[in-house]
Amino acid sequence: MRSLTIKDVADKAGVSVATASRVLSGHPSTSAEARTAVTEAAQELGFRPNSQARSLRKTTTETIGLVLPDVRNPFFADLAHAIEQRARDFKYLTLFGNANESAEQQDRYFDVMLSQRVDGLIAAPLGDLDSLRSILDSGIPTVFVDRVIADTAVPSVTPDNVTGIQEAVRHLTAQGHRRIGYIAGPQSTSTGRERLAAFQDALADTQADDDVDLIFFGDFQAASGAAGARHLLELAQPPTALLAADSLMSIGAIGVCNERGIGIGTDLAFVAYDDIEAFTLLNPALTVIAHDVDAMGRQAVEMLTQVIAGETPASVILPSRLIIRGSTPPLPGGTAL
Amino acid sequence: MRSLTIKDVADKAGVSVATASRVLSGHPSTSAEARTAVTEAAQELGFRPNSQARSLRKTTTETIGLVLPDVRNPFFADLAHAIEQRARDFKYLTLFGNANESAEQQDRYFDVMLSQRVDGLIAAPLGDLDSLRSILDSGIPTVFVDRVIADTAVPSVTPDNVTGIQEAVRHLTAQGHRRIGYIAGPQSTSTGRERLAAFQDALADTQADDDVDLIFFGDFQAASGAAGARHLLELAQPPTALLAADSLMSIGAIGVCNERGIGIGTDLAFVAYDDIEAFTLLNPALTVIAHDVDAMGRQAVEMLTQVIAGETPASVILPSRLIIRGSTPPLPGGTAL
DNA sequence: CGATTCCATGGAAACGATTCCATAGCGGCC
DNA sequence: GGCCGCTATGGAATCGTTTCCATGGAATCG
Repeated sequence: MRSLTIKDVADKAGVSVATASRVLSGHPSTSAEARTAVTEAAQELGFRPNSQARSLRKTTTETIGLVLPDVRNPFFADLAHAIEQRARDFKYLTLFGNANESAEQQDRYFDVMLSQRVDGLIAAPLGDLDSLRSILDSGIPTVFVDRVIADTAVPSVTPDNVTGIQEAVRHLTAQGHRRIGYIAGPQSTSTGRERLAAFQDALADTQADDDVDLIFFGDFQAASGAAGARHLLELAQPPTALLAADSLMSIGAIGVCNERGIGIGTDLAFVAYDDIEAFTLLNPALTVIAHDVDAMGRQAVEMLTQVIAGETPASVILPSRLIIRGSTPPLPGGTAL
Repeated sequence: MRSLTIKDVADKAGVSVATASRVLSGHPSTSAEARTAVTEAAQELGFRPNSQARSLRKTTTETIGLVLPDVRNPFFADLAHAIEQRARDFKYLTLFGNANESAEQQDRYFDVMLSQRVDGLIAAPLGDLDSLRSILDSGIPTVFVDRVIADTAVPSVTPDNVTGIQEAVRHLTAQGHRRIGYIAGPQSTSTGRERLAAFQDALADTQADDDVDLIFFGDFQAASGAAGARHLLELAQPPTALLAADSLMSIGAIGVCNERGIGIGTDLAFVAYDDIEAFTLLNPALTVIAHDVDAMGRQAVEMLTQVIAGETPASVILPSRLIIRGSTPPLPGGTAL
């Protein structure tokens, strides 16, 4: 079964290949007759241009690559959705690769996407500068989203990892908490590092305990949140409030509390990072640090189009803020500061 | 900046383009010297073959397309992940398109993927036979997953939409429930239709009320689950148990219960379809109809490789079963059948 | 030792589109 | 009426790779 080419269309329409191509790609220099003949022939044959051939000749593919660490993390699912929708506005198709929080899989996706000659790349990178060297050297237009890599000139759009945490710590101490447990993200990511630093800085301004035991290092996945909750709740002096650096770890941690009959908002105050839809399952509702995922996705796409156009947009930091709900009531018996 | 081609590599290595190509694509007829010279040159220049040109010449792209209705639905996120991982084993890169529950966007993705000449396609289709005509006519190897379209010969892997629902209805009536509300999926999808039919059939075997008012039609998204819960709870004779046809609608419905102070498992029994990680947020834990998403994804990829190889694998239905947890205790004051 | 096979190699065709270039036709203008 | 410019068109080059085919040399065999 030889595949259908533009030559078949041209033959059927009784014009040359060049004319057929012009009609199909909307070139102005075409007669009305040629237009109708070619369009009809293409329609009738069910012709679909081979985009390999097309983008070999033009040097653009009208696709952008998107490499994120984990589809199953609702934050990234929302982000992927936002990016995809905005990219559509610019006629880009988004090829989505899921790195599965593995530097190796990430690099393989980068490699394949460079081979596919995507017009640009949006990534929430993991790993260090060295492993990303080949991307940066390739000169492909790139924007980082959510996470960044130190010492690169790549424009990025990231959440404010400080304000929300600061507000959360202030809020918790104002509610009377002195022992606040923190389930941190992996320190190999900028978000993991910045949020932890913000937590520690914020703590230093309060009278709350600054105890290394209260910090548990997770990996942004649910299982590590569960492990963190177990560890923290079994301390000799367990925390009265918990703060987790992303939504999946929060889910894991809260799952453990449910198993143990520890009531969120009654026996233990809880603040989660990211305001995802699933949190509406909770009663009382969860106090969260929220940021605008849609805006982040849109911004990233817009910046990428600028990079593709040869400009060098400035990096953007999007605000995050604390939304106080029922999971952080005043600590019974605690004293406000 | 002219891009780096295999000719540059060949020149640097002092061999012909043909030899360079053979070395790089692992053709056996190459001398040891040629191999080292070419490999070194390629390495040194940072050469990345243009896969447009490659797949123009070969007729294979080593990519498969995946079109799913909604990334933000955890079930599909898990499914996408499973498919992607299994596809990797077969050296396929998965290009993922999110149709956003819109037939128009779905068709656009199909179109682009056919243009990109993906080697095969996995889809959870929406719409009817007509809108999919062009895919089926194109002859591209295709497998349907989760959902099917009536009257097509496309092999599919779907969940058993009957057993789990049957068990759920029996369980609920055994717990004393007579009024069971059902939040159905869209009737434009096979899963929506089959699950509703299963629910109605199961109900007919019991003494429970078979009241059309107890059925609400949603669209598999959270907002419609919320609308369904509102509608059902405001009936003159509200249900004492609720069954929702997917996880997102369950999240929406439970959110409404939380707002209204209706306790899941205490004031209202609840059964959800799909056992997703976020449900661990709930206390008491949710009774769910579970099926093996990983198996579904793996199976779909394996079937697709068979279709690509020219075989015609039989469609597969994967089992689903009820997992009874705390959200469906015996109805206080109700009488078991 | 000559004939045959085998292997590594290079030149060139091929994949299917776009686009450069040359040309023909036609209307307008001096 | 001749020239200019504009538009629509077709032929051919082009994009970067793989692969067919021909070739020459080495190895094998009778």
